[in-house]
Amino acid sequence: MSTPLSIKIDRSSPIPLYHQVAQGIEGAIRDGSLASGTRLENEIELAQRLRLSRPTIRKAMDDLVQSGLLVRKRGVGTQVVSSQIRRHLELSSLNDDLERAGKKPSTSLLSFEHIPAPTEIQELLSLPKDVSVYHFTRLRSASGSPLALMENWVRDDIVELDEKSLQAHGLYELLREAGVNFRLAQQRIGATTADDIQAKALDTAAGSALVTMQRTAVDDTGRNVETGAHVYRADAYSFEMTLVQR
Amino acid sequence: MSTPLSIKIDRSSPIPLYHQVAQGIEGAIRDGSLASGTRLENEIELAQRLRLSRPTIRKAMDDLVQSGLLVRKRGVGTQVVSSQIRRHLELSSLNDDLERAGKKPSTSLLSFEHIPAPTEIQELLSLPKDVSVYHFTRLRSASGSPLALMENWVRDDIVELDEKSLQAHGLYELLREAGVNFRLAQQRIGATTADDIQAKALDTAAGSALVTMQRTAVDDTGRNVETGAHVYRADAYSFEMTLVQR
DNA sequence: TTTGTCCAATTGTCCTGACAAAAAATCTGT
DNA sequence: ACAGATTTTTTGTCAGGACAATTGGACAAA
Repeated sequence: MSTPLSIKIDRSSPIPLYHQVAQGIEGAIRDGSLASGTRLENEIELAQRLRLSRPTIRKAMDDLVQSGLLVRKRGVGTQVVSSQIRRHLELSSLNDDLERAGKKPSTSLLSFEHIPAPTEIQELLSLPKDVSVYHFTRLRSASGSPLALMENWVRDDIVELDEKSLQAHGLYELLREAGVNFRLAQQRIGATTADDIQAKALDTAAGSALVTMQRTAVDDTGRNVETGAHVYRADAYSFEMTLVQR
Repeated sequence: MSTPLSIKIDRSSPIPLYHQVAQGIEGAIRDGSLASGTRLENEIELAQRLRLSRPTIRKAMDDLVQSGLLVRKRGVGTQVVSSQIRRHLELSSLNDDLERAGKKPSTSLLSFEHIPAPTEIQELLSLPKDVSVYHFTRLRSASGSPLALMENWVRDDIVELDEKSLQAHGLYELLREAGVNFRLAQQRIGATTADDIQAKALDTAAGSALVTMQRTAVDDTGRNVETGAHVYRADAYSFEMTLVQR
Protein backbone atom coordinates (compact mmCIF):
# COMPACT_ATOMS: atom_id res chain seq x y z
CA MET A 1 0.00 0.00 0.00
CA SER A 2 2.95 2.26 -0.41
CA THR A 3 1.73 5.82 -0.65
CA PRO A 4 3.59 8.00 -3.15
CA LEU A 5 4.56 10.83 -0.75
CA SER A 6 6.12 13.74 -2.53
CA ILE A 7 8.96 15.41 -0.68
CA LYS A 8 11.05 18.22 -2.01
CA ILE A 9 14.75 17.96 -1.40
CA ASP A 10 16.86 21.08 -1.67
CA ARG A 11 20.50 20.08 -1.85
CA SER A 12 21.70 23.66 -1.65
CA SER A 13 19.89 24.28 1.61
CA PRO A 14 22.01 24.38 4.73
CA ILE A 15 19.54 22.20 6.56
CA PRO A 16 20.61 18.56 6.48
CA LEU A 17 19.01 16.26 3.95
CA TYR A 18 17.81 13.77 6.55
CA HIS A 19 16.08 16.58 8.34
CA GLN A 20 14.37 17.74 5.19
CA VAL A 21 13.08 14.22 4.73
CA ALA A 22 11.90 14.03 8.33
CA GLN A 23 10.12 17.35 8.02
CA GLY A 24 8.51 16.23 4.81
CA ILE A 25 7.17 13.06 6.34
CA GLU A 26 6.11 14.76 9.54
CA GLY A 27 4.32 17.41 7.53
CA ALA A 28 2.45 14.81 5.54
CA ILE A 29 1.42 13.08 8.73
CA ARG A 30 0.26 16.24 10.43
CA ASP A 31 -1.74 17.58 7.51
CA GLY A 32 -3.45 14.24 7.14
CA SER A 33 -2.14 13.12 3.78
CA LEU A 34 -0.54 10.23 5.60
CA ALA A 35 -3.29 8.82 7.77
CA SER A 36 -2.75 6.89 10.92
CA GLY A 37 -1.95 3.28 10.11
CA THR A 38 -0.73 3.97 6.59
CA ARG A 39 2.29 2.01 5.50
CA LEU A 40 5.15 4.02 4.08
CA GLU A 41 7.23 3.13 1.08
CA ASN A 42 10.08 0.91 2.02
CA GLU A 43 13.39 2.57 2.75
CA ILE A 44 15.25 1.47 -0.33
CA GLU A 45 12.53 2.53 -2.73
CA LEU A 46 12.14 5.90 -1.03
CA ALA A 47 15.88 6.41 -1.12
CA GLN A 48 16.03 5.73 -4.84
CA ARG A 49 13.08 7.92 -5.60
CA LEU A 50 14.52 10.89 -3.69
CA ARG A 51 18.03 10.15 -4.95
CA LEU A 52 19.36 9.83 -1.45
CA SER A 53 21.20 7.03 0.27
CA ARG A 54 19.44 4.59 2.50
CA PRO A 55 21.29 5.72 5.67
CA THR A 56 19.96 9.21 5.11
CA ILE A 57 16.41 7.96 4.87
CA ARG A 58 16.93 5.78 7.89
CA LYS A 59 18.25 8.67 9.94
CA ALA A 60 15.15 10.66 9.09
CA MET A 61 12.87 7.81 10.04
CA ASP A 62 14.82 7.13 13.22
CA ASP A 63 14.06 10.63 14.38
CA LEU A 64 10.38 10.23 13.68
CA VAL A 65 10.29 6.89 15.44
CA GLN A 66 11.91 8.57 18.41
CA SER A 67 9.26 11.20 18.52
CA GLY A 68 6.56 8.59 18.29
CA LEU A 69 5.16 9.35 14.87
CA LEU A 70 6.29 6.17 13.16
CA VAL A 71 6.66 2.53 14.06
CA ARG A 72 9.00 0.20 12.22
CA LYS A 73 8.91 -3.54 12.14
CA ARG A 74 11.44 -5.76 10.54
CA GLY A 75 10.03 -7.73 7.68
CA VAL A 76 6.88 -5.67 7.69
CA GLY A 77 7.58 -2.04 7.03
CA THR A 78 7.08 1.36 8.53
CA GLN A 79 3.70 2.59 9.67
CA VAL A 80 2.26 5.88 10.80
CA VAL A 81 1.20 5.50 14.41
CA SER A 82 -0.74 8.56 15.25
CA SER A 83 -1.19 11.96 13.81
CA GLN A 84 -2.04 13.48 17.11
CA ILE A 85 1.20 13.22 18.93
CA ARG A 86 1.99 16.17 21.07
CA ARG A 87 5.63 16.78 20.63
CA HIS A 88 7.70 15.23 23.35
CA LEU A 89 7.56 17.29 26.51
CA GLU A 90 10.14 19.77 25.54
CA LEU A 91 12.70 21.82 27.28
CA SER A 92 10.50 24.84 26.98
CA SER A 93 9.30 27.47 29.32
CA LEU A 94 5.77 28.16 30.33
CA ASN A 95 6.10 31.40 28.45
CA ASP A 96 6.88 29.60 25.20
CA ASP A 97 4.02 27.19 25.79
CA LEU A 98 1.53 29.97 26.28
CA GLU A 99 2.68 31.93 23.29
CA ARG A 100 2.41 28.86 21.11
CA ALA A 101 -1.07 28.28 22.43
CA GLY A 102 -2.03 31.78 21.39
CA LYS A 103 -2.57 33.08 24.90
CA LYS A 104 -1.10 36.34 25.97
CA PRO A 105 1.23 35.68 28.86
CA SER A 106 2.05 38.49 31.22
CA THR A 107 4.41 38.47 34.12
CA SER A 108 4.69 40.43 37.31
CA LEU A 109 7.81 40.30 39.36
CA LEU A 110 6.96 39.83 43.03
CA SER A 111 10.45 39.83 44.47
CA PHE A 112 14.01 40.07 43.25
CA GLU A 113 17.34 39.75 45.01
CA HIS A 114 20.95 39.08 44.19
CA ILE A 115 22.45 37.05 47.00
CA PRO A 116 25.11 34.48 47.90
CA ALA A 117 23.68 31.05 47.21
CA PRO A 118 22.03 29.27 50.13
CA THR A 119 23.73 25.93 50.68
CA GLU A 120 20.73 24.02 49.38
CA ILE A 121 20.76 25.94 46.12
CA GLN A 122 24.52 25.77 45.94
CA GLU A 123 24.24 21.99 45.96
CA LEU A 124 21.39 21.84 43.49
CA LEU A 125 23.30 23.97 41.03
CA SER A 126 26.71 22.48 41.90
CA LEU A 127 28.02 26.02 42.29
CA PRO A 128 31.62 26.97 43.00
CA LYS A 129 31.94 28.88 46.24
CA ASP A 130 32.37 32.31 44.73
CA VAL A 131 29.31 32.26 42.52
CA SER A 132 26.18 34.01 43.73
CA VAL A 133 22.66 33.70 42.48
CA TYR A 134 19.68 35.73 41.44
CA HIS A 135 16.61 34.76 43.38
CA PHE A 136 13.18 35.95 42.32
CA THR A 137 9.53 35.09 42.31
CA ARG A 138 7.14 35.84 39.51
CA LEU A 139 3.44 35.55 38.88
CA ARG A 140 2.53 34.45 35.40
CA SER A 141 -0.92 35.15 34.03
CA ALA A 142 -2.54 34.12 30.81
CA SER A 143 -5.21 36.24 29.22
CA GLY A 144 -5.60 38.14 32.46
CA SER A 145 -6.09 35.32 34.92
CA PRO A 146 -3.27 34.20 37.21
CA LEU A 147 -1.87 30.81 36.36
CA ALA A 148 1.46 30.13 38.02
CA LEU A 149 3.63 31.23 40.86
CA MET A 150 7.29 30.72 40.05
CA GLU A 151 10.34 30.90 42.27
CA ASN A 152 13.71 30.66 40.58
CA TRP A 153 17.41 30.72 41.28
CA VAL A 154 19.87 31.54 38.50
CA ARG A 155 23.65 31.59 38.80
CA ASP A 156 25.02 35.06 38.24
CA ASP A 157 28.14 34.23 36.22
CA ILE A 158 26.30 33.71 32.97
CA VAL A 159 23.94 36.57 32.43
CA GLU A 160 23.16 39.77 34.22
CA LEU A 161 19.52 39.96 35.23
CA ASP A 162 17.51 42.88 36.48
CA GLU A 163 13.93 43.65 37.37
CA LYS A 164 13.12 45.36 34.15
CA SER A 165 14.14 42.60 31.77
CA LEU A 166 12.39 39.96 33.86
CA GLN A 167 9.18 41.94 33.71
CA ALA A 168 9.33 42.14 29.97
CA HIS A 169 10.76 38.77 28.94
CA GLY A 170 10.62 35.12 29.82
CA LEU A 171 13.55 33.74 31.78
CA TYR A 172 14.44 31.16 29.16
CA GLU A 173 14.28 33.80 26.49
CA LEU A 174 16.77 35.93 28.38
CA LEU A 175 19.10 33.02 28.99
CA ARG A 176 19.02 31.88 25.41
CA GLU A 177 19.80 35.38 24.24
CA ALA A 178 22.79 35.35 26.55
CA GLY A 179 24.11 32.37 24.63
CA VAL A 180 22.94 29.57 26.88
CA ASN A 181 22.17 26.36 25.01
CA PHE A 182 20.00 24.18 27.16
CA ARG A 183 20.62 20.50 26.87
CA LEU A 184 18.62 18.79 29.53
CA ALA A 185 16.58 19.25 32.62
CA GLN A 186 15.68 17.19 35.61
CA GLN A 187 12.07 17.66 36.50
CA ARG A 188 9.65 16.51 39.17
CA ILE A 189 5.91 16.97 39.03
CA GLY A 190 3.61 16.56 41.99
CA ALA A 191 0.68 18.15 43.74
CA THR A 192 -0.12 20.19 46.79
CA THR A 193 -2.88 22.34 48.20
CA ALA A 194 -2.76 26.11 48.18
CA ASP A 195 -1.77 27.90 51.35
CA ASP A 196 -3.15 31.37 52.07
CA ILE A 197 -0.38 33.24 50.34
CA GLN A 198 -0.48 31.11 47.22
CA ALA A 199 -4.25 31.25 47.12
CA LYS A 200 -4.24 35.02 47.30
CA ALA A 201 -1.64 35.39 44.58
CA LEU A 202 -3.35 32.94 42.27
CA ASP A 203 -6.81 34.29 42.98
CA THR A 204 -8.19 31.00 44.17
CA ALA A 205 -9.32 29.46 47.42
CA ALA A 206 -6.96 28.26 50.13
CA GLY A 207 -6.88 24.48 50.00
CA SER A 208 -7.48 24.26 46.26
CA ALA A 209 -5.35 21.91 44.22
CA LEU A 210 -2.04 23.03 42.74
CA VAL A 211 0.35 21.26 40.41
CA THR A 212 3.95 21.57 41.59
CA MET A 213 7.01 21.40 39.42
CA GLN A 214 10.67 21.55 40.32
CA ARG A 215 13.22 21.77 37.58
CA THR A 216 16.96 22.08 37.24
CA ALA A 217 18.24 22.91 33.79
CA VAL A 218 21.68 22.08 32.40
CA ASP A 219 23.37 23.75 29.45
CA ASP A 220 25.64 22.26 26.82
CA THR A 221 28.75 22.84 28.87
CA GLY A 222 27.34 20.84 31.74
CA ARG A 223 26.63 23.78 34.01
CA ASN A 224 23.46 23.76 36.04
CA VAL A 225 22.18 27.13 34.98
CA GLU A 226 18.89 27.44 36.72
CA THR A 227 16.65 25.77 39.25
CA GLY A 228 13.13 26.63 40.16
CA ALA A 229 10.02 25.59 42.02
CA HIS A 230 6.72 26.41 40.40
CA VAL A 231 3.10 25.94 41.36
CA TYR A 232 0.22 26.04 38.87
CA ARG A 233 -3.50 26.27 39.35
CA ALA A 234 -4.65 22.72 38.76
CA ASP A 235 -7.83 23.87 37.07
CA ALA A 236 -5.85 25.79 34.48
CA TYR A 237 -2.75 23.75 33.79
CA SER A 238 -1.56 20.20 33.41
CA PHE A 239 1.45 18.54 31.85
CA GLU A 240 0.99 16.59 28.69
CA MET A 241 3.57 14.31 27.23
CA THR A 242 4.12 11.45 24.88
CA LEU A 243 6.24 8.59 26.11
CA VAL A 244 8.08 6.51 23.55
CA GLN A 245 9.33 3.02 24.17
CA ARG A 246 12.90 2.67 23.00
CA MET B 1 42.19 14.19 28.67
CA SER B 2 41.02 11.09 26.95
CA THR B 3 40.32 8.48 29.57
CA PRO B 4 41.30 4.95 28.57
CA LEU B 5 37.89 3.28 29.12
CA SER B 6 38.06 -0.47 28.77
CA ILE B 7 35.07 -2.03 27.10
CA LYS B 8 34.73 -5.67 26.25
CA ILE B 9 33.25 -6.47 22.89
CA ASP B 10 31.85 -9.91 22.28
CA ARG B 11 31.36 -10.39 18.60
CA SER B 12 29.65 -13.73 19.04
CA SER B 13 26.99 -12.26 21.28
CA PRO B 14 23.56 -11.74 19.76
CA ILE B 15 23.37 -8.28 21.27
CA PRO B 16 24.39 -5.64 18.73
CA LEU B 17 27.88 -4.23 18.89
CA TYR B 18 26.72 -0.63 19.23
CA HIS B 19 24.62 -1.62 22.18
CA GLN B 20 27.52 -3.35 23.85
CA VAL B 21 29.49 -0.14 23.47
CA ALA B 22 26.65 1.94 24.84
CA GLN B 23 26.26 -0.36 27.82
CA GLY B 24 29.98 -0.22 28.45
CA ILE B 25 30.06 3.56 28.48
CA GLU B 26 26.88 3.84 30.50
CA GLY B 27 28.26 1.39 33.01
CA ALA B 28 31.46 3.38 33.37
CA ILE B 29 29.45 6.53 33.93
CA ARG B 30 27.17 5.01 36.48
CA ASP B 31 29.86 3.33 38.53
CA GLY B 32 31.82 6.55 38.62
CA SER B 33 34.87 5.63 36.59
CA LEU B 34 33.78 8.29 34.11
CA ALA B 35 33.07 11.31 36.23
CA SER B 36 30.73 14.09 35.27
CA GLY B 37 32.50 16.48 32.92
CA THR B 38 35.10 14.00 31.73
CA ARG B 39 35.94 14.12 28.08
CA LEU B 40 35.75 10.85 26.19
CA GLU B 41 38.20 9.58 23.64
CA ASN B 42 37.34 10.86 20.22
CA GLU B 43 35.23 8.66 18.04
CA ILE B 44 37.87 7.62 15.58
CA GLU B 45 40.38 6.64 18.21
CA LEU B 46 37.79 4.69 20.16
CA ALA B 47 36.67 2.94 17.01
CA GLN B 48 40.21 1.87 16.19
CA ARG B 49 40.91 0.71 19.70
CA LEU B 50 37.80 -1.43 19.87
CA ARG B 51 38.23 -2.56 16.25
CA LEU B 52 34.85 -1.23 15.33
CA SER B 53 33.77 1.22 12.68
CA ARG B 54 33.07 4.82 13.45
CA PRO B 55 29.35 4.58 12.63
CA THR B 56 28.98 1.85 15.21
CA ILE B 57 30.60 4.01 17.86
CA ARG B 58 28.49 6.96 16.81
CA LYS B 59 25.31 4.95 17.05
CA ALA B 60 26.22 3.97 20.59
CA MET B 61 26.97 7.56 21.53
CA ASP B 62 23.81 8.81 19.83
CA ASP B 63 21.77 6.62 22.12
CA LEU B 64 23.54 7.93 25.18
CA VAL B 65 23.11 11.52 24.04
CA GLN B 66 19.43 10.80 23.62
CA SER B 67 19.16 9.57 27.15
CA GLY B 68 21.00 12.59 28.42
CA LEU B 69 24.19 10.99 29.63
CA LEU B 70 26.51 12.55 27.07
CA VAL B 71 26.88 15.83 25.27
CA ARG B 72 28.69 16.16 21.97
CA LYS B 73 30.09 19.27 20.45
CA ARG B 74 31.65 19.61 17.06
CA GLY B 75 35.30 20.48 17.25
CA VAL B 76 35.38 19.87 20.97
CA GLY B 77 34.51 16.33 21.79
CA THR B 78 32.12 14.29 23.84
CA GLN B 79 31.59 14.92 27.51
CA VAL B 80 29.84 13.15 30.33
CA VAL B 81 27.00 15.35 31.49
CA SER B 82 25.71 13.84 34.63
CA SER B 83 25.97 10.53 36.33
CA GLN B 84 22.70 10.93 38.09
CA ILE B 85 20.28 10.87 35.24
CA ARG B 86 17.11 9.10 36.04
CA ARG B 87 16.28 7.13 32.99
CA HIS B 88 13.81 8.81 30.75
CA LEU B 89 10.31 8.58 32.13
CA GLU B 90 9.58 5.19 30.78
CA LEU B 91 6.60 3.37 29.56
CA SER B 92 6.40 1.48 32.78
CA SER B 93 3.71 0.71 35.23
CA LEU B 94 3.52 1.83 38.80
CA ASN B 95 3.97 -1.80 39.70
CA ASP B 96 7.31 -1.99 37.90
CA ASP B 97 8.41 1.27 39.50
CA LEU B 98 7.67 0.05 42.97
CA GLU B 99 9.33 -3.29 42.48
CA ARG B 100 12.45 -1.60 41.18
CA ALA B 101 12.43 0.67 44.19
CA GLY B 102 12.38 -2.34 46.45
CA LYS B 103 8.93 -1.69 47.84
CA LYS B 104 6.40 -4.47 48.04
CA PRO B 105 3.42 -3.46 45.95
CA SER B 106 0.10 -5.06 46.68
CA THR B 107 -3.13 -4.60 44.84
CA SER B 108 -6.74 -4.94 45.78
CA LEU B 109 -9.39 -5.05 43.14
CA LEU B 110 -12.27 -2.77 44.07
CA SER B 111 -14.50 -3.39 41.09
CA PHE B 112 -14.47 -5.35 37.88
CA GLU B 113 -16.83 -5.52 34.94
CA HIS B 114 -16.86 -6.56 31.32
CA ILE B 115 -19.05 -4.16 29.39
CA PRO B 116 -19.68 -2.58 25.99
CA ALA B 117 -17.47 0.48 25.72
CA PRO B 118 -19.03 3.79 26.74
CA THR B 119 -18.79 6.21 23.82
CA GLU B 120 -16.15 8.28 25.57
CA ILE B 121 -13.91 5.27 26.05
CA GLN B 122 -14.72 4.02 22.58
CA GLU B 123 -13.33 7.26 21.21
CA LEU B 124 -10.28 7.33 23.45
CA LEU B 125 -9.34 3.81 22.39
CA SER B 126 -10.53 4.23 18.78
CA LEU B 127 -12.48 1.01 19.16
CA PRO B 128 -14.42 -0.75 16.41
CA LYS B 129 -18.10 -1.05 17.28
CA ASP B 130 -18.05 -4.70 18.21
CA VAL B 131 -15.22 -4.55 20.72
CA SER B 132 -16.07 -4.39 24.40
CA VAL B 133 -13.88 -3.42 27.30
CA TYR B 134 -12.89 -4.52 30.74
CA HIS B 135 -13.44 -1.78 33.29
CA PHE B 136 -11.97 -2.04 36.75
CA THR B 137 -10.66 -0.04 39.65
CA ARG B 138 -7.77 -1.04 41.84
CA LEU B 139 -6.11 0.23 44.96
CA ARG B 140 -2.35 -0.06 44.93
CA SER B 141 -0.43 -0.03 48.18
CA ALA B 142 3.27 -0.01 48.86
CA SER B 143 4.67 -1.53 52.00
CA GLY B 144 1.23 -1.58 53.50
CA SER B 145 0.13 2.01 53.00
CA PRO B 146 -2.28 2.96 50.22
CA LEU B 147 -0.73 4.93 47.43
CA ALA B 148 -2.86 5.05 44.32
CA LEU B 149 -6.40 4.60 43.12
CA MET B 150 -6.50 3.39 39.55
CA GLU B 151 -9.39 3.13 37.12
CA ASN B 152 -8.70 1.42 33.82
CA TRP B 153 -10.35 0.38 30.59
CA VAL B 154 -8.82 -2.38 28.45
CA ARG B 155 -10.13 -3.60 25.12
CA ASP B 156 -11.20 -7.21 25.33
CA ASP B 157 -9.96 -8.48 21.97
CA ILE B 158 -6.36 -8.81 23.05
CA VAL B 159 -6.25 -10.60 26.32
CA GLU B 160 -8.76 -12.23 28.61
CA LEU B 161 -8.77 -10.68 32.06
CA ASP B 162 -10.36 -11.87 35.26
CA GLU B 163 -10.43 -10.86 38.89
CA LYS B 164 -7.93 -13.39 40.03
CA SER B 165 -5.11 -12.46 37.67
CA LEU B 166 -5.58 -8.74 38.31
CA GLN B 167 -5.26 -9.33 42.04
CA ALA B 168 -2.02 -11.17 41.58
CA HIS B 169 -0.32 -9.33 38.73
CA GLY B 170 0.22 -5.85 37.37
CA LEU B 171 -1.84 -4.88 34.35
CA TYR B 172 1.17 -4.20 32.18
CA GLU B 173 2.68 -7.48 33.19
CA LEU B 174 -0.45 -9.30 32.06
CA LEU B 175 -0.62 -7.44 28.79
CA ARG B 176 3.02 -8.01 28.00
CA GLU B 177 2.62 -11.70 28.68
CA ALA B 178 -0.25 -11.72 26.21
CA GLY B 179 2.18 -10.51 23.57
CA VAL B 180 1.45 -6.80 23.64
CA ASN B 181 4.46 -4.69 22.75
CA PHE B 182 3.88 -1.18 24.00
CA ARG B 183 5.28 1.53 21.83
CA LEU B 184 4.02 4.80 23.16
CA ALA B 185 1.64 6.46 25.53
CA GLN B 186 -0.06 9.79 25.74
CA GLN B 187 -0.04 11.04 29.27
CA ARG B 188 -1.36 13.99 31.23
CA ILE B 189 -0.37 14.86 34.77
CA GLY B 190 -2.25 17.28 36.96
CA ALA B 191 -3.57 17.75 40.45
CA THR B 192 -6.80 17.65 42.38
CA THR B 193 -8.06 17.42 45.92
CA ALA B 194 -9.41 14.24 47.44
CA ASP B 195 -13.15 13.77 47.66
CA ASP B 196 -14.62 11.69 50.46
CA ILE B 197 -14.49 8.41 48.61
CA GLN B 198 -10.92 8.87 47.43
CA ALA B 199 -9.84 10.02 50.88
CA LYS B 200 -11.32 6.98 52.52
CA ALA B 201 -9.74 4.58 50.05
CA LEU B 202 -6.34 6.21 50.29
CA ASP B 203 -6.49 6.59 54.05
CA THR B 204 -6.03 10.33 54.00
CA ALA B 205 -8.10 13.43 54.69
CA ALA B 206 -10.74 14.75 52.35
CA GLY B 207 -9.32 17.82 50.62
CA SER B 208 -5.72 16.60 50.68
CA ALA B 209 -3.65 16.94 47.53
CA LEU B 210 -3.63 14.21 44.89
CA VAL B 211 -1.60 13.82 41.73
CA THR B 212 -3.73 12.84 38.76
CA MET B 213 -2.56 10.96 35.72
CA GLN B 214 -4.43 9.93 32.60
CA ARG B 215 -2.75 7.69 30.12
CA THR B 216 -3.58 5.97 26.87
CA ALA B 217 -1.13 3.34 25.71
CA VAL B 218 -0.52 2.23 22.13
CA ASP B 219 1.09 -1.00 21.01
CA ASP B 220 3.35 -1.70 18.07
CA THR B 221 0.47 -2.39 15.75
CA GLY B 222 -1.03 1.00 16.45
CA ARG B 223 -3.90 -0.21 18.58
CA ASN B 224 -4.87 1.78 21.63
CA VAL B 225 -4.75 -1.03 24.13
CA GLU B 226 -5.52 0.62 27.40
CA THR B 227 -6.60 3.88 28.94
CA GLY B 228 -6.78 4.80 32.57
CA ALA B 229 -7.20 7.55 35.10
CA HIS B 230 -5.15 7.32 38.25
CA VAL B 231 -4.83 9.39 41.40
CA TYR B 232 -1.86 9.23 43.74
CA ARG B 233 -1.36 10.56 47.25
CA ALA B 234 0.76 13.65 46.67
CA ASP B 235 2.74 13.07 49.84
CA ALA B 236 3.85 9.68 48.62
CA TYR B 237 4.31 10.01 44.90
CA SER B 238 5.57 12.38 42.25
CA PHE B 239 6.73 12.03 38.68
CA GLU B 240 10.39 12.44 37.93
CA MET B 241 11.78 12.79 34.47
CA THR B 242 14.74 13.95 32.50
CA LEU B 243 14.07 16.11 29.49
CA VAL B 244 16.57 16.10 26.68
CA GLN B 245 16.88 18.81 24.11
CA ARG B 246 17.04 17.31 20.63
C1' DT C 1 -7.70 -28.87 8.13
C1' DT C 2 -3.59 -28.32 10.03
C1' DT C 3 1.25 -28.25 10.25
C1' DG C 4 5.64 -27.43 8.57
C1' DT C 5 8.86 -25.48 5.12
C1' DC C 6 10.51 -22.36 2.09
C1' DC C 7 10.70 -17.80 -0.09
C1' DA C 8 10.26 -12.91 -0.64
C1' DA C 9 10.02 -8.48 1.46
C1' DT C 10 11.64 -5.38 4.74
C1' DT C 11 14.13 -3.49 8.41
C1' DG C 12 18.48 -4.15 11.44
C1' DT C 13 23.38 -4.14 11.80
C1' DC C 14 27.94 -3.15 10.29
C1' DC C 15 31.59 -1.71 7.28
C1' DT C 16 34.61 1.66 4.46
C1' DG C 17 35.24 5.99 2.72
C1' DA C 18 34.83 10.97 1.95
C1' DC C 19 34.15 15.70 2.78
C1' DA C 20 31.96 19.69 5.59
C1' DA C 21 31.61 22.60 9.60
C1' DA C 22 32.70 24.23 14.01
C1' DA C 23 35.75 25.04 17.76
C1' DA C 24 40.15 25.29 19.71
C1' DA C 25 44.97 25.78 19.29
C1' DT C 26 48.74 27.66 16.96
C1' DC C 27 51.19 30.67 14.25
C1' DT C 28 52.30 35.27 12.25
C1' DG C 29 52.72 40.03 11.44
C1' DT C 30 52.68 44.22 13.52
C1' DA D 1 51.71 41.68 23.55
C1' DC D 2 48.00 41.57 20.76
C1' DA D 3 44.85 40.77 16.73
C1' DG D 4 44.01 38.26 13.04
C1' DA D 5 44.78 34.47 10.01
C1' DT D 6 45.77 29.57 9.62
C1' DT D 7 46.01 24.86 10.93
C1' DT D 8 44.43 21.00 13.63
C1' DT D 9 41.12 18.43 16.00
C1' DT D 10 36.74 16.71 16.38
C1' DT D 11 32.05 15.83 15.41
C1' DG D 12 28.31 16.20 11.57
C1' DT D 13 26.56 14.65 7.20
C1' DC D 14 26.28 11.64 3.26
C1' DA D 15 27.20 7.77 0.05
C1' DG D 16 27.22 2.89 -1.23
C1' DG D 17 27.43 -1.81 -0.19
C1' DA D 18 26.93 -6.30 2.23
C1' DC D 19 24.77 -9.58 4.98
C1' DA D 20 21.60 -10.94 9.04
C1' DA D 21 17.14 -11.40 11.24
C1' DT D 22 12.29 -11.22 11.33
C1' DT D 23 7.80 -11.40 9.44
C1' DG D 24 4.16 -12.91 6.53
C1' DG D 25 2.47 -15.44 2.90
C1' DA D 26 2.51 -19.27 -0.30
C1' DC D 27 2.87 -23.81 -0.87
C1' DA D 28 3.43 -28.62 0.19
C1' DA D 29 2.85 -32.52 3.18
C1' DA D 30 0.49 -35.02 6.73
